Amino acid sequence: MVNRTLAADILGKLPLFRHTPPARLAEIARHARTEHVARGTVIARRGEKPRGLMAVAYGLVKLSLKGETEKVLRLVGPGETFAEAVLFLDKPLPVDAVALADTLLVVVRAAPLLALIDADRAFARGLLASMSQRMHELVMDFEATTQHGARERLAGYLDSLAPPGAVQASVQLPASKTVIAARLGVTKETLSRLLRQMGDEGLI
Amino acid sequence: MVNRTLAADILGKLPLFRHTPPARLAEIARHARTEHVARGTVIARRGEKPRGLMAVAYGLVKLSLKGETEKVLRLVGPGETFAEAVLFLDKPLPVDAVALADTLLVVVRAAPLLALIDADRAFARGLLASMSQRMHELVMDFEATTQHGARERLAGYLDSLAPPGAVQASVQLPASKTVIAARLGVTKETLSRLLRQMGDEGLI
DNA sequence: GCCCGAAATTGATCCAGAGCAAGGAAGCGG
DNA sequence: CCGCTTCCTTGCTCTGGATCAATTTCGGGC
Repeated sequence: MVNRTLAADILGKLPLFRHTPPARLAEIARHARTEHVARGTVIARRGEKPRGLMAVAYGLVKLSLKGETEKVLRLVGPGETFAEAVLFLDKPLPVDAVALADTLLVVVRAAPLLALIDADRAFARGLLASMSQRMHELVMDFEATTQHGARERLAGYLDSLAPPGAVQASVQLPASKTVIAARLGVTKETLSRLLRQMGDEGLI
Repeated sequence: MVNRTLAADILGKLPLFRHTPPARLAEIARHARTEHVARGTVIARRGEKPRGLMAVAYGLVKLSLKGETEKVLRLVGPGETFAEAVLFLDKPLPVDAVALADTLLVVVRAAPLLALIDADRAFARGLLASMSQRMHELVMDFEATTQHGARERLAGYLDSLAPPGAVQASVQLPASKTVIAARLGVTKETLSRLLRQMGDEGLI
């Protein structure tokens, strides 16, 4: 089962499973499935029931709320996971998930993870920590959206990308400007204008 | 130790500890403290380090982000808890907490809870579930804020208060209109206008 | 190198909701 | 019953960012 050992391999590299003994990891991997999705593919739609914990091996996944204007909640890159929260809830997914690049996913069913929580205290703590972290980020994002104007949000976002301590750096945006705009909760037009005007002011 | 048995009593009634055996509960209560706070008291300020898991026995606590305009993230009533997420993170509180009424709090230090996670799998699951739930609510709230206009948010909020299935009901707001307004992410003026205009249209 | 569709820029207009200001209740201690 | 404070209402103005509408630039296939 190449798939299975691959899955175990990938999962083993995630922070979440960093300290999980190989035997248990193999057990988890038995209930996991790798899934290759091309750029642009819809991975899951809001309202569907979750298929399991999703881990990104490589590629990039966009989690977003779609109304008349789209709001990107999170961009999930290699080594990160999503849909943890919904695993323990009997609720449909609250967001849409789309691959922004060719992506390899590992999908782990809920049941064995619940068992692992009971069996491995380090895992339980790790999961709790990771959800806490996610929650914290969400609150910070909420704050940015409700308290600061578009200019400040962009500024904050930009230096969250820059390496810490650097006075001046050149950063690579993780996605198209349209997506970044939705991430920041503005339209692409506004983002474009802001970037230009910050450029004109020599701040960038 | 009246305080201790009181704390154990209160904690025992929380969904989180519903299935925790009395012996463990007593142990937790040894590390807990009840705290009486008067209406208007600041319980914790953004940026402080958390003192522990907070449970509300009676009263009402407002969790909010303060900028030039305040955004209320959550109103915590009797039987509910807050600050769980921040327990497992080495980060300062992201929100302010203020008592909106005379309130009795139970404050539980982090250490014994971490121990309890290891010792009691039901507790670990319960905590995970409750954090997932919290997360879900936050995402829904985020959606309301970013996707819908003020009118729709108010409508949604109102019938989240009404008992399910009722076609017409009279509800009691859990706090002053000013606070509700901040909860909905609008100013009190806007809330006032909306209520009036919904009244004029005979929808309320 | 050339073409085509997708992404980005730029300009002009519009609007929901914030901010400001000036009254009205409504509760409450004396 | 009065005066004080706190909360709520209502009218007016102002503005950040959305929306609509053209262009312009870019990237990849042939």
